[in-house]
Amino acid sequence: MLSLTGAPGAHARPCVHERDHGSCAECRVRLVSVCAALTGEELDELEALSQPLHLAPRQALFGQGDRAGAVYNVTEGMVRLSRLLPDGRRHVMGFAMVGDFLGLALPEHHDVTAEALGPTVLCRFEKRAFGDLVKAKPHLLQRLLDRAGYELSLAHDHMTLLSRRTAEEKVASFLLSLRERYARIGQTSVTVALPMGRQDIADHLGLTIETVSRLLTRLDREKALLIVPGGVRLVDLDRLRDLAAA
Amino acid sequence: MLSLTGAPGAHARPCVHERDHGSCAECRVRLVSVCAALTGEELDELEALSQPLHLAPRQALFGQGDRAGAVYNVTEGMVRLSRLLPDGRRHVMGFAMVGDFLGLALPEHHDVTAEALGPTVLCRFEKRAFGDLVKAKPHLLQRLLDRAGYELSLAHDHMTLLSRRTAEEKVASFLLSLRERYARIGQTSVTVALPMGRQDIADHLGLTIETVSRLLTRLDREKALLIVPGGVRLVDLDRLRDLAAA
DNA sequence: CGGTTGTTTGATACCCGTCAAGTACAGTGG
DNA sequence: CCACTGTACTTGACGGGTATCAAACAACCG
Repeated sequence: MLSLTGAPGAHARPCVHERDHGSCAECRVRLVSVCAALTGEELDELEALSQPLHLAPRQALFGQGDRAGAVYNVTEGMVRLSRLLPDGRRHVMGFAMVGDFLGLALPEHHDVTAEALGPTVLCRFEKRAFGDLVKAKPHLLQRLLDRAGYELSLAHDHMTLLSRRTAEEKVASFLLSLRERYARIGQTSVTVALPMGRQDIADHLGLTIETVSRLLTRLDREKALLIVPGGVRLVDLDRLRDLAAA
Repeated sequence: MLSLTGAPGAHARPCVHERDHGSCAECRVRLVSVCAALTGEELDELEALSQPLHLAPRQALFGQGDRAGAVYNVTEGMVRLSRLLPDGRRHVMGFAMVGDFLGLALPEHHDVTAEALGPTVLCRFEKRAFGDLVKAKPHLLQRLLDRAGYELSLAHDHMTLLSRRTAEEKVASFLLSLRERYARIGQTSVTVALPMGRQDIADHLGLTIETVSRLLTRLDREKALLIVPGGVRLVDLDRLRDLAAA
């Protein structure tokens, strides 16, 4: 769903290519992404496969059921991952942010729909070529497995969140985990951007939009947070942690 | 948390070893498990690493926070995977059944507690040795990644289930998915064994034990299923599928 | 038999989903 | 500058589903 296994392995090399999206070596998300597994030369190989991809707000990257022709690395913006249920309801599986990898397990068909929430930039890797590279580099494969394990643990965390009793716990927990994810990519501010809408949050937490709105308003009134344009400012972290009960 | 990627690749070879748990080659769960990635000779290598492990009902395999010293393959019985939340509540992440693999991502520490529900038998692989084998066999690594992808999709399914509105949908959906998993390991009967208790089911679905009990009783009264000792018989599958709304 | 554990059943309270209306804001065009 | 429109969000009233509290029942084992 998301990801940030960030295990350094630095390698500060100047960019030797002239590509509109800069080189992998100087990529700002490299160290928190799968690519951290690669050394200098290997990065060049990877870079040769990468294609920059810009998405406008609300633009779809791929849809549930589509053949998976590529894998992606988010370098800017945020992507919403959702599923449409047979009865018309929607479930938002998660939000992929900077550094997150899409198509981890190289599935035949995507089981979710991916859509940009705001202006978003991704690194696109043709599946075939990426698969070949993976085959040739077992440590990259190992890295993918690590990341899969990480995403699995995130999925478990979210399952736990969903099974929580009250809506307040869910909302507080969601905001805190989002903040934590921002922190891992360098955004340590207590102001958490919410590029997704209330409906998205509701569908993510298994609540209704009204409940989400009400709770945010309540938390604002109680001065646990402050609703600001485009996000929230987590004023009283301890209070929120209390409410999240985790 | 479970798994059944069952992709054949047969290799019917007679057992040449004298071990109390039989050889990997004739293992009944091999084809549905990670081991299906291996050929005859490689199976021998794997077999040399495996240790049979018998658990009594309610016996713990490992606990949340323990150092992960090994990985396991369930060959008989069922294992409950749960987490204890800070506030004392418990969340049952899932149930590992025959063919399922524990410790997939080779984590440093287990993030869940694993306990046998009934008499259970597992194949134990020392983590170090297993890790070495994996390093030497990229296609086994690939297989692990496939399986991780599968478990991720199961986790997503369960997230979807948890975010469903009514308790009835959850229970019906749970029973159907359990039946499906039994089917993949050869148990195609409409009678679904429930080695776990009502409380386990409740903690798995984010409900209370009373609600689970009440709903099972109701579904029984409505003749959608029949409660039998140790499980349920799914009498009216269509009805249940209707209720599960999926 | 009595003790323990697990399950079922009942009565009540309350959280949250539903339905409905109102507000805020951006964009568009006059 | 101001209506008009659409979208997103907020707020209110109400009812239903589920949690909670409580107790009875069943199964098992000493």
